[in-house]
Amino acid sequence: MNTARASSSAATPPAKGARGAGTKGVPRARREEQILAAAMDEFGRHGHASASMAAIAGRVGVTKPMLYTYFGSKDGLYLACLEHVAPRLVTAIEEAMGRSRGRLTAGEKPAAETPHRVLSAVFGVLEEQRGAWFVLYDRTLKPGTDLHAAAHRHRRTIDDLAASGTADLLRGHGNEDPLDADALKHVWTGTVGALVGWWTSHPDQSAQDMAARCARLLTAIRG
Amino acid sequence: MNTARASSSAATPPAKGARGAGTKGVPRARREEQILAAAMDEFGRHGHASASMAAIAGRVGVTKPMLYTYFGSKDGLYLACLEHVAPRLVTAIEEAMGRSRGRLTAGEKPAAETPHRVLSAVFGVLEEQRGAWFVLYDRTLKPGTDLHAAAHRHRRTIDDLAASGTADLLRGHGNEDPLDADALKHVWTGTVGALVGWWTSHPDQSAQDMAARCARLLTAIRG
DNA sequence: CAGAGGTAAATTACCGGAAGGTCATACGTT
DNA sequence: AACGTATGACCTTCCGGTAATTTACCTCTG
Repeated sequence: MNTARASSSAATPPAKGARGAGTKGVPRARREEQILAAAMDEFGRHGHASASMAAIAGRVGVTKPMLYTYFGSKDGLYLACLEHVAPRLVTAIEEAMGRSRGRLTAGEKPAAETPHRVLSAVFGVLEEQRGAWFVLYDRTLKPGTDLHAAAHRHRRTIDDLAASGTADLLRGHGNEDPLDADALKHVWTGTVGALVGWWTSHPDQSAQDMAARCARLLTAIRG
Repeated sequence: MNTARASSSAATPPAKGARGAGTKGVPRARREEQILAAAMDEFGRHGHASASMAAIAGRVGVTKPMLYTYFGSKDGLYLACLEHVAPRLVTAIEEAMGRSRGRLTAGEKPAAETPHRVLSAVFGVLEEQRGAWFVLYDRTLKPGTDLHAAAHRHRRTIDDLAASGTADLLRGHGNEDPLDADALKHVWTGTVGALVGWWTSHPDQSAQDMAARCARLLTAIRG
């Protein structure tokens, strides 16, 4: 460890007694992680527009220009958040759904435990970043902006997985209406969001707790 | 119609060629309705913080000071929105759930069609104000603010109704866990929000269309 | 091994624009 | 004349974004 001196303990916001300028450095890679984590939470809590760069910087214990030298702009930081969380969710969900198989063929019925497996996977990914879900699914992004398009692009793979699931479910009941499938997809992603939102306001709950809870809820709903 | 001259057709944003000052008056009550409608939509779409007073005013075809003379402040306008939509939703939902009966007694099982009836009621109320739901359920309100408290207060009756429904459902399956009931309540309100959100992006769908769709989806889920 | 210079990490101080909010004033009707 | 409807212009604050500068470490020379 060459940069030994940990003068700024990296999480203390003002580091008040600390040095004026240029206390010298936390290496870039580590700072970027810290900033991403803080940004994820702020963006997730308040939405893109309401989140403030200064607040994100302050939470890391750093000043605004740092964010700009590392991420270029507010949108750049938001985009970095998207690129960080989306692939992890995609991977986890694909694995939970058994990505080898494509859409179900005629007689095949969708596995009843798939929703629960997907939820467990999502909780696992979001355990330390519960706000991240709402970065991907930020209802307040203005349509027509680059960010809106980017968020949709990153959502897309996840939405497609959800769509295949809901389409299979509906087909199993003889319902081929594409609008129904789209609406149910929306309901599903909304449900995941609702669960993550509830989780956010119950910080003591672990991912396993949530998974177990969802198992109980699913049986009650289907019962 | 005494105010005949429709120089500002109420929906044209700038009314560019229009008159200088005092083009004459739409009576206060009617203006307040227009403003409330516009505010509901803007707040619902963008969230409280991101919505702009100027945009709301522009949509009505009026300038900012009008909003302030009629509603005092941005928060005042938001509050007026809450007070406008919350009671209507409460009334409709109470009726749909059969407000006469309290919680279910031991042997009684919750009516299977209740969710569908509630959804139909909600769609009916929101038909012309689809964004209104997200005024009540704005995730981006900062905790600790007056608005956050007010929104929760207005939500409360609705949430309590939802809670009684979910608690009954879970009790019917031998589940008495209060956290489970709370989480399921959250999931239910989240689901309603997801459906309203989908509806918002499919303006051609009527409330009846939505109700019918939900009936199909419910059978598929429970099947 | 000292110092010169390069470079990465970080800050202070500032700019321009957008948005909440206010004031004095202008119309039209009664 | 008086009142209700409405506006243009302005103030202040907050926030995204930038420029100039400072501090600390590393390395390359003599």
